[in-house]
Amino acid sequence: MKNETDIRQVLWQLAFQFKVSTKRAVRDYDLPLNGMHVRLLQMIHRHPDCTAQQIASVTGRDKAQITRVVKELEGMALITRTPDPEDRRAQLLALNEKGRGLMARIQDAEDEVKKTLLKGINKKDQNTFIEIGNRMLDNLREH
Amino acid sequence: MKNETDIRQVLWQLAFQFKVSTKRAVRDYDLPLNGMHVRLLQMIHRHPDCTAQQIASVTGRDKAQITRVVKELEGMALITRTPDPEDRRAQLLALNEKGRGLMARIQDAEDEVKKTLLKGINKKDQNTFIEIGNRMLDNLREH
DNA sequence: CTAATTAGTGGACAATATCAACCATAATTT
DNA sequence: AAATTATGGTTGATATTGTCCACTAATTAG
Repeated sequence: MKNETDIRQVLWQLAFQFKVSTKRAVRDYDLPLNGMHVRLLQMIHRHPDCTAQQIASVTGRDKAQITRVVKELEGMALITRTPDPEDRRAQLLALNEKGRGLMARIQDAEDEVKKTLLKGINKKDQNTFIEIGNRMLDNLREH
Repeated sequence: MKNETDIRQVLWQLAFQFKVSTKRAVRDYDLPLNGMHVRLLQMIHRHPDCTAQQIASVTGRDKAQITRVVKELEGMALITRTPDPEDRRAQLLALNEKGRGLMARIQDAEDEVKKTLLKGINKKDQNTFIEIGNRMLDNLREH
């Protein structure tokens, strides 16, 4: 029962398997987080003082969903929300001490997955893959 | 707010955007199907007389989930389930006439998405992408 | 100033995923 | 052959993720 010849299958499977592996890795580290928690923590870590709206637009997710996850993260005391002095509607998101500590452990967990994922694939091929993937993303987003 | 340098982001985004595009295309064709319906119809189309268990194992999904979607598809009169003569626990899945008709329209919808996705990406790069993607999948699955 | 946008919230709900218990059949062991 | 174990499928319960809509408050545009 082979399945790998179609790009749809590859994308679908890859995303799913990657998600499963990451989830398992995170759980093995006893981190009480679900997938979205992890994603948003990464986002906020990468883009300190970003807003919920920016995250929503970059990821393509519904802003309501972002709001909820952000609130959960705040409830877990992992991030802080400070009003944007330039726009009192917006709130700047940032990891706090505890959030940064957790983030470090998430990195460890995800780095393991990444190491597994990329085993035997040389740097050049990795870059090619990412480059082509980004072109595909641009295509979909333009549309 | 750039984001595209990490392979995790690429995979996550690509799968999500692709899913969104496909969903929209399917809806534009007025097909009363959700994502899983579409996937399973494709699976069954590709592998006539497969069993629920095979689908579960190939896709990595929980078999309970497969059971439910299969039942919905049967409820919509798109597929047939016939007992496997060789193993009376198992049931062979196949598209019926109506299912095949719908499948043709799904193909049209997805082909449009695929065309968008792959615009400006030559055949060689496409194959490279798929080939590298499959190696990554193998890596994850071995694990 | 008024009108249109934008950031974020909340409710309701659909879709997808996970886990465990269970039944019937099949395969294996002894 | 009987007992045990494994497998295909089903069901219930629940968690997670995604979507749509209406709404408030603040900002920006005309």
